[in-house]
Amino acid sequence: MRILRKSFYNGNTLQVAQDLLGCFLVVLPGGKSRTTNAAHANSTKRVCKFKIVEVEAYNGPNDLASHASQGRTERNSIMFGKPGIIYVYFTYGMHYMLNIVTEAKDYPAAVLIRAVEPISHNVERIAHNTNGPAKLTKILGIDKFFNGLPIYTKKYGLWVEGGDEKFKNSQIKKATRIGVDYAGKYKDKKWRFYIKGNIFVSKK
DNA sequence: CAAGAGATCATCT
DNA sequence: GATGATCTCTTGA
Repeated sequence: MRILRKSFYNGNTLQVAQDLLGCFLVVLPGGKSRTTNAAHANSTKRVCKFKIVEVEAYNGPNDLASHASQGRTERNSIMFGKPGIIYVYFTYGMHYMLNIVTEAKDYPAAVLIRAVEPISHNVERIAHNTNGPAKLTKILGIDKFFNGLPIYTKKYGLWVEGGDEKFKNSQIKKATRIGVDYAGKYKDKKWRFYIKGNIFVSKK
């Protein structure tokens, strides 16, 4: 299976978000963070694969739902940087969120990974709580260690591989994003994408 | 079932 | 000082 290169993320955020559906998020046992993750807990020393089944796009400086709409700050500066870089932020006092930066440098955008489906047999029995953005980071052991690191290399123990299938438009459900009621007209943008019928999707 | 509250703290004003 | 790209538990119909 091929690892997705940096160029994959250097494109229209809404398109990249949909192209990520069906791709595989792969994590090495233990990763490089200090948090115990699913692969580490399993102790088989094999990689763990998760199919990406739900994402949200945060697109550009005007998107009122995006951190970037407030201008560049220390936290969101990753979003203004190069594509293919991991953006992890901490929220609600307890949750980490996993994003992948898209588009060229200086255009602030990212894709939030909202739900994944466990694929590797060695994680199916423990990774049954991956249907939500904060739940999956906990299972995968993703924390701020990964913030600012590239996801187009195996070097840091977290990467994305191409999917087995390319989803047709009719297989992708487009819906409004979750938890962004404050975002004015941007709250109605259907920038959440998920695989129709997949039971790991966080909200139907 | 649906709705509401509490947890808990980094980040921004 | 206020709030959140969430989750889990409790309450009540």
